Amino acid sequence: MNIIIIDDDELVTSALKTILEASGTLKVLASGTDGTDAIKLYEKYRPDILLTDIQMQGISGLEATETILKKYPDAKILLLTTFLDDEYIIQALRLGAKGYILKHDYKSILPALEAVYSGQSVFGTEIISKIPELLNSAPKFDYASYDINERELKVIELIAEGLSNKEISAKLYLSEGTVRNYLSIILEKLELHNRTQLAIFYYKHK
Amino acid sequence: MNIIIIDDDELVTSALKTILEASGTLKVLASGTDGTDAIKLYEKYRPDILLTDIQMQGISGLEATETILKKYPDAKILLLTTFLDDEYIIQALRLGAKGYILKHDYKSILPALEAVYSGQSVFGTEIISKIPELLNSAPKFDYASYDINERELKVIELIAEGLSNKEISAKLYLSEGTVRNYLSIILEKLELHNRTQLAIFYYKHK
DNA sequence: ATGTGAAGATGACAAATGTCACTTTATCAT
DNA sequence: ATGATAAAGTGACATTTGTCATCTTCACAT
Repeated sequence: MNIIIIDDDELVTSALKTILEASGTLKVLASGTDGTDAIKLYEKYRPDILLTDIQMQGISGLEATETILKKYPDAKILLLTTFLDDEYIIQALRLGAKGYILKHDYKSILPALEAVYSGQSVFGTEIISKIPELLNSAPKFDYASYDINERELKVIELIAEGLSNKEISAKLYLSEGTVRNYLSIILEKLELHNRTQLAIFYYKHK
Repeated sequence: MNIIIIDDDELVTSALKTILEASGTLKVLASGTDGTDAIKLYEKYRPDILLTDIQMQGISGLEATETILKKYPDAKILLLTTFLDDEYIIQALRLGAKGYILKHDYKSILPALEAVYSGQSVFGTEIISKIPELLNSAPKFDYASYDINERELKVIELIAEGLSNKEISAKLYLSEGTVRNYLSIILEKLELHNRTQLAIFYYKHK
């Protein structure tokens, strides 16, 4: 198995090279320190797997991934990261990266490479367990932090079901005027301008 | 690494046992043919990994997974399947299974086991690439089938961005009245009653 | 050339929506 | 008992929204 390693920090690339090659089952064809290297080296060597950091100066690992996959859809790219970033995970999945693992998890990297080499996709378990919530509930909105109280939240939910003020007032045993007042306050707090925008906001942050 | 294999078909379990043990890196502690076996054997042997089929007589692999994970949250369970079933994938992810791979993909199973053993989650690549659409799986709406034309669709999109009729008319170089007429027609075709419901509809079917 | 139909515009109207300044009511801590 | 506070209501008002019936244009098929 031939791979290429890309990481901002040359200490990391050389350490990984040593550790991984010690197994005797793989060869590090080359290594680089940013997204530009990743693309250039991938095209030059066409490795079985590209092992790359995400956060780097200039072109990021994700951008490089996108560029490479556009040209070589079968490319196997395994992303390394030092921390969990929700945005990146989803993007990586969408782009078609074959894996996403924590770089400090040394003992996992080789098995991950083997699995990817054999055609699987590998993700840190913490990451997989987050996928459902990440995709369903995109960056979930914290209404409390905008001083939206219980009652107001209920109004928001009903508006997001498409109910009119009259219907909402009936359901909540309030007068229609009160519901209007609530809505007015909600819109101000959320810096929106009408109920439709509120419903949209609700679904986008659900 | 100690594992247990569960599959409806004893030919499969014995074949897998032979193949996997040939590697010399793992031991098959026991094997069974249904979900009940899975639970019983897991509790008895507490293997590093439970490798189990999904579709089986009686208790399915998924049900067994749920039961086992409830009692042993750290259990590492790798699901085997002969075909891709959307429902199962999502359920497996939600339950917290550590992987989901095709059982006929012999050469992938050992690397997958190694990766799971080292703490990763492994999924067939075809499966990962399906996750986003599966989770967003609101059957996409075919506006054309409701006689919504190009122009009307554009209006729908702008309403779904929260614009007022006036803003829409400016953007589309139409008079405000015309936009109102379009909206009126759209609502009738879609059997909705106001723009907010339309925006909601749009996002629910997006 | 003619008329048929689609796209767009108008104007009138009722209803719903959103904003604001106040008032009422109930609760609760002092 | 008395303020303070929060929840709910009122009424007035300007806008926006949605519906409808009725034009005007304009392309284009016959």
